[in-house]
Amino acid sequence: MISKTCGYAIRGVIFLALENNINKRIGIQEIAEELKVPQQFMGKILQELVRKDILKSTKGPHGGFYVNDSILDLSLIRIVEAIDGLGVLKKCFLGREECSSENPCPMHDEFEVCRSSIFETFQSKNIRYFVEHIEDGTTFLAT
Amino acid sequence: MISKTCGYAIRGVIFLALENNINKRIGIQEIAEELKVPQQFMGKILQELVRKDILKSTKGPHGGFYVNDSILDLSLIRIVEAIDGLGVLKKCFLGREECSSENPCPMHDEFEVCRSSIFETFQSKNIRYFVEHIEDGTTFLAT
DNA sequence: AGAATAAAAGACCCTTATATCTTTATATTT
DNA sequence: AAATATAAAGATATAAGGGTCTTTTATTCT
Ligand code: FES
Ligand code: FES
Repeated sequence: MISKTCGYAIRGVIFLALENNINKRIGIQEIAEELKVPQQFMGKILQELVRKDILKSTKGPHGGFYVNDSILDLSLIRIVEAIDGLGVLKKCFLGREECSSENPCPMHDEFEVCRSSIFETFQSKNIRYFVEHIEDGTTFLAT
Repeated sequence: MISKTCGYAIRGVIFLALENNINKRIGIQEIAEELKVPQQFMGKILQELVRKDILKSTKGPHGGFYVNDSILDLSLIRIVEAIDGLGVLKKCFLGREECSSENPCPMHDEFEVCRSSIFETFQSKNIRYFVEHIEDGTTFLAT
């Protein structure tokens, strides 16, 4: 559905939003350890998000990645867009060249329900929503 | 969700199972043209399905791939199992090592609904079901 | 039997996803 | 100013997925 890279990105952003205590930077090492993801690979992904203006970072001692408060209002779809592109949510389930309701494949109707509910969540829920669920212990970022 | 390869496999099997095709050999060239998929690649996939006893084939003139009536009772999950393995339907949406309801990631609950509905369809619907929908023109195999 | 046909089989290639390593630039501390 | 710590940037590595090509084998037709 979405790439593994994109899943890492989403978890990374939520993690940073969670720890967001006024300009607190978090090193890539800590992030990777907390989320149980490959450190260097996570570094590259977060760099990409910095380039796309979703995160900030500073070099040097006590440097690291961070976000400002506005991150809480960001909808998840922006992260998917930055990493995978929106096309990832428009592909035919059975690998046909096109996906359309006018010329649906055998799985289209069923898949469309799932896909649009996921899309709707990505679009309507912001980072704040996910942060709250982590904070009250109903969901978790690491396995 | 499932691989492109697996989508091709499903479409190939349904194509071979269409009423007027049962017990008739169909060359890989015709199959590939009808479904608009790469011929040689489709050949490899169908060969794999022959090895897994889902299809039959014969070489030589008028040879090709074919199925017998029993294919109509096969549930789609068997094809997914043969090509991708059942694990493909158990991965965490956000790329964590494990997916579980006890320790759910932020997208787990929502994704679980989708995934289990897809899984349920794969398991409960047989090829006959899909063939009927193709035959009455409500769904289509090729774009 | 020999020629023609068509899939099987396996080697090979390209692209993308995933991951790591090395070098460079920058900020902080001394 | 020099040393040090740390992330950025970019090159490289690895694996998997997706796809092509060539040779072999089996079947049918003449
Ligand atoms: S046509 Fe296949 S999922 Fe839409
Ligand atoms: S834990 Fe992420 S989808 Fe189940």
